[in-house]
Amino acid sequence: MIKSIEFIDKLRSSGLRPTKQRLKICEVLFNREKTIHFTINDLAKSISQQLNEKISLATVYNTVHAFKNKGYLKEISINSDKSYFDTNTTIHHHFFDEETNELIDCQESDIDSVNIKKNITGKKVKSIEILIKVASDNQNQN
Amino acid sequence: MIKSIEFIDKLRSSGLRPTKQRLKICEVLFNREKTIHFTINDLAKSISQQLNEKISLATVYNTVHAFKNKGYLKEISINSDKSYFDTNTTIHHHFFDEETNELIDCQESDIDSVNIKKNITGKKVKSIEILIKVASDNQNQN
DNA sequence: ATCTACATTATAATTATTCTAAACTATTGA
DNA sequence: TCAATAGTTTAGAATAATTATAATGTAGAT
Repeated sequence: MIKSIEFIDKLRSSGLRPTKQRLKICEVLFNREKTIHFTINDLAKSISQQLNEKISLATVYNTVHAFKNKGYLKEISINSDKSYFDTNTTIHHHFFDEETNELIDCQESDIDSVNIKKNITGKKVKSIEILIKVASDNQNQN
Repeated sequence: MIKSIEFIDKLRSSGLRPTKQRLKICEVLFNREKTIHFTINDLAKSISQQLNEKISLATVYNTVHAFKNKGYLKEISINSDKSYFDTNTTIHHHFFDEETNELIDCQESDIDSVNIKKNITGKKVKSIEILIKVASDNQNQN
């Protein structure tokens, strides 16, 4: 159980004002045992259910993007009609179950190594994201 | 220069009727030296410019999805407001330049190997996609 | 306590994509 | 050859995700 005061400090230290809405979103996202994957819509639903209170959708978008920019959230690259976010900001990868649309963490240690021999001139690698799509044997290749 | 007859055969052999629209889209997509990355919008624009003719946007969507299902196109996983497709259907990966939004191929041979030690019970790996985000040194991490 | 810059909000606007139902056309086989 | 039919195309409506707007509210500084 993380105390609200800790979230206040966290926000303040990164230059974000600890507003009521941002603190509520912190509680929903970070006050839990395990990290989660979510969409904006999932989050908005959680807020109204768990906290029995409504935060404007625009605020949810703003806050999620602010948290992402501060490094408190990672956006996951899967092509979809909507964006997925992850409260696990460590380096890791994902399995994507094509049948259930479920995202499952794949720790870096579960992968042997990724060594990129080639690079783009004048550019620096900012992140390496691996998406492993899985399905039952009988499923068609994507 | 691939002849139209070849596209007709290709489509027919995969159970797609070689309609006027599909053949035009084949020309734009496959009648070129190098493979390309594109969005539906890019493609629609190319059609109206290169062929000076308009194909209904719904048809462009239908056709791209049909081609993807038949394995003539790959969809690329980058989270974005829109979907990206690739006429290069070999196993390969991508650099994504965060500054220019440009996608650049990264051949499998440019990467040392990806060996996944863990897997999801009852599921089979359908594809492994690696996205390497790059930017100038001074750019913020995503 | 007051000011000001930053936040929140409801709502409108925008954009990507899918749906619909009518018109059209490639293929089949009589 | 030609009609039947099953698959296609189409414009436009519908849906869904996201962003913009502009008015109101509020945290933090003076």
